[in-house]
Amino acid sequence: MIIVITGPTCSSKSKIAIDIAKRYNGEIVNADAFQIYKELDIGTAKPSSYDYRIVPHHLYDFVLPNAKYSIFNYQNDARICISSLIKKKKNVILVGGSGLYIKAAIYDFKFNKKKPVDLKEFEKMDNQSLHDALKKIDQETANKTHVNNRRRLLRAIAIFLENNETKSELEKKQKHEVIYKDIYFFVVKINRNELYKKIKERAKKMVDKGLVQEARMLVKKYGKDNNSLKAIGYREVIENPNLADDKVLELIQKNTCHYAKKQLVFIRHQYKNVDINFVRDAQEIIDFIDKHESF
RNA sequence: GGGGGUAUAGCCUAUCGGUUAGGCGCUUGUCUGUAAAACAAGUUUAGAAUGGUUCGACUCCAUUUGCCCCUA
Repeated sequence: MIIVITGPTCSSKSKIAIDIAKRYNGEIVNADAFQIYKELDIGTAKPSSYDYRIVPHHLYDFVLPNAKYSIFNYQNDARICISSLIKKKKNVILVGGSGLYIKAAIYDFKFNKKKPVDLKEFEKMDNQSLHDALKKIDQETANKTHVNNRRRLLRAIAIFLENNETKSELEKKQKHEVIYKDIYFFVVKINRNELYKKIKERAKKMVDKGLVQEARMLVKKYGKDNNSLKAIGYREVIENPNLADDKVLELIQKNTCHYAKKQLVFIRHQYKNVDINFVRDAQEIIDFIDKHESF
């Protein structure tokens, strides 16, 4: 079986996952967009080396900070990983807070092959012209995409140029359903104020442990134009090189709370055609699964 | 003690003798190759206090209070 555990950042997902893995002969697969990176140790709240020894963890700490890694790579890696665990008769515990990554892993998302295309002409356009250009290519996607969202407009145009198939056509070929049958989906529920408090405490601990130094070291080693360094905790340090540590901490705390809030929105609306079960701790997951597996 | 400046929403910053202030925050939402990303919608009827000038004052004047700067 596959057990998905998601929820906002700092809601003890990783800890719960370990308990569940131990209980059900499972192994843990990461669904977090930044815990995949090596060397981003303090700011991403990765499991500890002790955790790794208790239960096998997959797709953590394996991508170089200067590598390009996208949802496409993740989907491949996650699917391969899940299949091999199923073959080994292991239960899969998919844990993480990156909603899109979870969707790509368990839904029938399909990505076409990416080919080099020339977007220079489009990149020069203003937002309105870009939106008009997409309208000519893919009316449906244009209607769904806000004029100001250049990134999405450009990507939708690129999708068409790459394979001569529009984004809306590509999506119509999908059923938008979960591809695994034996799956449980849990969201860790936590009171919002309590969560914000925990986030602030954790951020403080991270800065005390040397997050600022780690961020500066990574910039020096790899340059600042890497996706990995857009992570909260690193971005704030890099964008404000002259800011005092306590001000940087405040920024990190604020942005992490924002992030948690956005995750909650994603959870509320984006997981279609699955039963979402809200739980507070590992025990509630165990109770739920035991009840359902006994039939 | 003397002189000067300042007071605008939870915070920061404008403007103006008569009209919707803006940003941050907060709330809600969109989401298929940067997703800890990108983008959108909503939100508090603010003018330190008192008095005056005026048809009309957040804006001009006076006093008081708080804060900041200079000075013996």
